[in-house]
Amino acid sequence: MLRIYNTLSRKKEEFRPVAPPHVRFYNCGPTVYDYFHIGNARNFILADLIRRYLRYRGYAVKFVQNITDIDDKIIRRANEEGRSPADVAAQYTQAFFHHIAALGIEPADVIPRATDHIPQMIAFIQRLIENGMAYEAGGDVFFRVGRFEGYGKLSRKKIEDLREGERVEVDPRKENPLDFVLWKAAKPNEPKWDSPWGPGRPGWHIECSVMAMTHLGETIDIHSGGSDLVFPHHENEIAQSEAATGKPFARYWIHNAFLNIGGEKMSKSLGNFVTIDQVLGHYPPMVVRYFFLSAHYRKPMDYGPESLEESRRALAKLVSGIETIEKVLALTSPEGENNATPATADDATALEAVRSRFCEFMDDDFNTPRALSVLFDTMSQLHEKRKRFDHPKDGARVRAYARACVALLRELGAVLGLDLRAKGLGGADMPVEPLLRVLADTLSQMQTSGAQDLADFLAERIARFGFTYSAATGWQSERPLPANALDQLMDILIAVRNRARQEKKFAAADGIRAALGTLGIVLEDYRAGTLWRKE
RNA sequence: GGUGACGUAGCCAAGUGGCUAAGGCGGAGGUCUGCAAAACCUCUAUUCGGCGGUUCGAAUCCGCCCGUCACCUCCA
Repeated sequence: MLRIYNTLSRKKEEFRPVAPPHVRFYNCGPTVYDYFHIGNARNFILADLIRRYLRYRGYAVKFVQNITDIDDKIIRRANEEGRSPADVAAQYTQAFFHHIAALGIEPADVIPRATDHIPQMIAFIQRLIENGMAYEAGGDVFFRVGRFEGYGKLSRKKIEDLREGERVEVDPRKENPLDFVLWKAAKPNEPKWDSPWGPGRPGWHIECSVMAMTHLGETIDIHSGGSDLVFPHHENEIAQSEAATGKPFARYWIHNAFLNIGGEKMSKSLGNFVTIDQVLGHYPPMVVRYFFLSAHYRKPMDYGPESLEESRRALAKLVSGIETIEKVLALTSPEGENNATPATADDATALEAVRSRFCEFMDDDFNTPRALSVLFDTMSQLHEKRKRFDHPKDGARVRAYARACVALLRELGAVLGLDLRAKGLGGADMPVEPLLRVLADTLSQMQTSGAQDLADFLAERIARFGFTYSAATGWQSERPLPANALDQLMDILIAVRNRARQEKKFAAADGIRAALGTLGIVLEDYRAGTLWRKE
């Protein structure tokens, strides 16, 4: 049973959607006036995670994430840059899609834009005016907070406390300082839409209520966002929505904690932010994702290069661990064997235990740190079993179990949005030329050091590859380098090195490894064969 | 001023009343190896910011104190 911490009750509650298996899920999306920063990414990644996990648990999720494409900041930016607000919004909307795709975040099922919902918003505001919950004043329309009984129930604020803390200048047209704007009269040179109260544009809070209801109905199951939205944004959404419909607006409110930097909240207004663009310039997207998964979403975390670096190493353990297991599996399996079904009841039980532990932790308010610990434990078990892949009696069983385990690890990784298949850790493609040089050096080395049989062996392999080499003429060939030249050249080097090892010519063997080492290539010798990887 | 969150090993981070305080990074030693690498094994918090209290029993509940942060204003 999935339990979710609900900001409304400040408790973990059993998750019961209105109409299972359907889940209606709304997330406050970006205001598109700039690139989002790494702190904002926490919200988007959390929403993506919730969606993936609900889906994994068999729910049919309809996920809506809005784009706020009209607002003060967009207008300000447009004015500063001498272009239209629509132009600014279009640019950063596109950037948003680009960046979430880079982070492996799936686009929402519905991505409504505020400017496409103006008529619905006007109708909604009218409804509030009609039932006395809102009033017009000089072209603006305000929500009458005093008339809504539950005001403050989400943020646990008392109206009296709020008045004391008032720090903004109060608009004299407001009946109550807490009243918030639903419709803003247009100032000169601002984008505007016609309305019963004159030309203007919607207030921020009304957008989300209307878009959520338009696409998900009057009561939605989950509404999520950053914890700074609890007040006033989500409080106001609840007020206006429930005042209009008389029904609960959202059943579960999920809020993520912030990403701090230097101990302080990362924010646009403080100017201490790092854009997603900058981060992705330094770290692979999966590392960024792992970084967020490594802490619980309701706990503040601190951004820093050291943390990202640590995430990179931890994730590499999973990714390269799986890679190693698979390669050793390939080395030790008879031709054509690819059975990935546990062969014994015990194996099947062990495998299911992994999945159920993972789910148990995710069920507990999306406890990703514990979910990750399951992956690491499983990885360790696999490495242990690796030693028995070539066991004469038991090998086939162990290999089948290992294949099933690898598949499961990938499956669970995908639930977290981690792609454990891709190298994805920044290991850039390598040019072939340096490798050719190593090959050439190795050949001359062997010739001059009198290891003629090794030199002949190497030359023969090079010839079979379709090339010849001599110090005088360099590389010669009838044909261009094939696409998999890198792998083929590595095979040749590994073959000659292993021959050297067999003949106990360790100096030659170690020379090859050292030369490859300068290219960042590491060799690993297993009983069944030699693997290489690029660091 | 009001409200809320957090403080667990060298670092990151789970755990919120009861088996030996997850997992990761880093570090030390060992096994395997011709040497390596990878991996595995062992060790790295007798104790959870401090002080009291409740309880048979507390990192976990309560009180006070110290420290850090956030919300009350646009903000993920």
